[in-house]
Amino acid sequence: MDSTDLQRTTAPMRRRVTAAMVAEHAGVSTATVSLVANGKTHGRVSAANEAKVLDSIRKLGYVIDEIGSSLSRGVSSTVIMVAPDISNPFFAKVIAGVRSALGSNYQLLLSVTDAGQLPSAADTRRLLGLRPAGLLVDAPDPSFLEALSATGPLVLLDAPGFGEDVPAVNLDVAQGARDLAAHLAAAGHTKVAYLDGITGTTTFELRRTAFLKAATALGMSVPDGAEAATTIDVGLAADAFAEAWPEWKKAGITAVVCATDTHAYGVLQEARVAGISIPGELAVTGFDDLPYSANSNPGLTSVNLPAELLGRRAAEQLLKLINGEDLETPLLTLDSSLMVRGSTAQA
Amino acid sequence: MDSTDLQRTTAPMRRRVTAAMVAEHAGVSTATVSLVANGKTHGRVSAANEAKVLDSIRKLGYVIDEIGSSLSRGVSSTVIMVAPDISNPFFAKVIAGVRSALGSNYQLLLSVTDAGQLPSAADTRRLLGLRPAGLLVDAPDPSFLEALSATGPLVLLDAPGFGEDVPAVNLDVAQGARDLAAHLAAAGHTKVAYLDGITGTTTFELRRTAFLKAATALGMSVPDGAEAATTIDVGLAADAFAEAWPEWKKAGITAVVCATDTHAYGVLQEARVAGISIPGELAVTGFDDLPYSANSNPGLTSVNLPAELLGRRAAEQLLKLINGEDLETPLLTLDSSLMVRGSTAQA
DNA sequence: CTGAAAGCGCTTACAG
DNA sequence: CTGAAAGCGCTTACAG
Repeated sequence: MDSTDLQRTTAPMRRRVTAAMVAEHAGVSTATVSLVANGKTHGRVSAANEAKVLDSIRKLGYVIDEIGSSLSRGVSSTVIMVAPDISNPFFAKVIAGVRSALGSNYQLLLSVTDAGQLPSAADTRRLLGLRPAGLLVDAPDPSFLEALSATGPLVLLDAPGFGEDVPAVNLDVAQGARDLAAHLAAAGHTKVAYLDGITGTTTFELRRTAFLKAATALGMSVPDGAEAATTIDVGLAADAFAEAWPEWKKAGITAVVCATDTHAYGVLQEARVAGISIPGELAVTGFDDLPYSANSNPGLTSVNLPAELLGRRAAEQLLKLINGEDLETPLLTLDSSLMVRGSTAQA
Repeated sequence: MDSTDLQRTTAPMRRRVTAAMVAEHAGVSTATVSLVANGKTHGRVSAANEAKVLDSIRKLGYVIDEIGSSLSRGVSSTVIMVAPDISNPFFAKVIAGVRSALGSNYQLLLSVTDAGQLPSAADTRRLLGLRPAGLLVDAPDPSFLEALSATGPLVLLDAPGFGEDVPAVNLDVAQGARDLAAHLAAAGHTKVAYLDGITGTTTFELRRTAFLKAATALGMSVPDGAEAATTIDVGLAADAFAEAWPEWKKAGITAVVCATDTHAYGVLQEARVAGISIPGELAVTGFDDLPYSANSNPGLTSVNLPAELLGRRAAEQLLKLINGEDLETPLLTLDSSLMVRGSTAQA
């Protein structure tokens, strides 16, 4: 409703409104302006002065300068999130969760590396030069973490195996992997292939390990040579599958478990091209349960991971740390579940 | 290779290394440290002093403090990108392009609103409080733009109809829309429905207008009541289509043109549920050509928009503005093209 | 309750 | 080529 006001107050060539200008306008000191602007008036600013300052702030269109404020306070109000691959829709959901929990008091700065890459030491230093209020690191690399040690509030996401040292929100990928193995075993599969991701993040290792363990326990096996790995890319996954399939077929493979839905899309695509019947000749599964998995043909059986919740919980934990609170539960684990669809329907 | 070094220099409890500390270590003034750290030594710092400072910087692990630097320079090295919906894979690609052009000299701060929402005036002010080096605004709203007026380097993305006032990189959506209309006309369609997006961004208006115009010219029509609109969401699009289809069918509709691929996924999904044969009974098309459109079943005919390039070009233009250069071509337009797939195959 | 003043870390005329 | 000093805009003890 005040959009026309705003347009006027931010007319071209207008100089930035500073606390000093507000102070002069209100007839008080900049200290008082700061107190009022930050809502720290209780017992420190008279009601009369508060009203005057509030009025001046509105009239002049004053906004606290983040830079000056940050320098003075020693930290910025920026939360930096380090994520390995923003093009993965899974991360988009994680980020949405982070944003919703962070609200408008903190700015979210996304530090994204290229697919499959880890942030360099130089990148890290530069990030810390921004004096973030807190750090969120998704699917971290251990060496990267050491470089960040003791720099302030830090919460990891999807970082299994980092012990109790650092607060983290993890996904119980293992449960979903076990359900997946049980589902495939029940459908009569005995030889399965595994198409892995290769960002080198622990989550892929965990998915693979948990599945292989459960599969073995259920009498299934991944024969020698029935493993492949690509970055998270439909096309590359399709290529890898195309190359491997003749041999896999010979080895009696009847199911391909993919580390991500994106990999699985590649397999589905190539299978269609190659005339491989899904799920009749080959069952295909993924992890992540991306939105499109319900819409592929056939629908993709996938381990659902609660991406949005992951982001939300991590940001909530971080907010507590920033506020100096202790975390009752520094290590959170969120459930995963298996979504069964047409790509593994019983024959 | 220096990761172990880094770990040591960032050991717990270590105080931040300041330019003053470097100056003392090197036996020079902070002015000299600043010059060296910023690579502005030519003709201003002796080779001997430069070497000494460089050595001290390395030994102490000094990094310029962004906050102090920004306050002093009056601007930060942050580029803020305002985008309406990060969960749309299209934007993920745009962002990737921006990042690749920006390099490591500028931090990319994503300001994302919730799906279908525009940034509020308060959001805008807060953004400007960060003193960005430049602003990238994707699919802007005119009123939002006015609030930003004259605040520094600014480049719009996908902002048709803003005239010559502001530098922008646009997509020639109209060309793709015309190709699409021609394709449908050639396949014999005469009555088509239009499923629109409702973020209120001009790009959707343009897609719709361009298509309708070309369709009309080719003898096709969109009957009364054969238009619907939802936010960019598979489920909502599916619902809207489910509700509208009985009537559309009665009206003789044989094709649904969707404003985004995401909308089209919803139509495909609902069509499968409802047993509508695609493309036999109904042809379906989208805009964006998302990665999954090649993999849906049937494959989705879609107008390809060069998302990554859009981001890259916009960031390149912004960089020029930041460096005080003039833009030879303040208005860039990138080509679109039609990708024909199974969802519109000839009957 | 209030304001003068110091200080956050840097950059940049300015004088030498 | 070099350094002392002012200044960016804010916050926070501190003295009153």
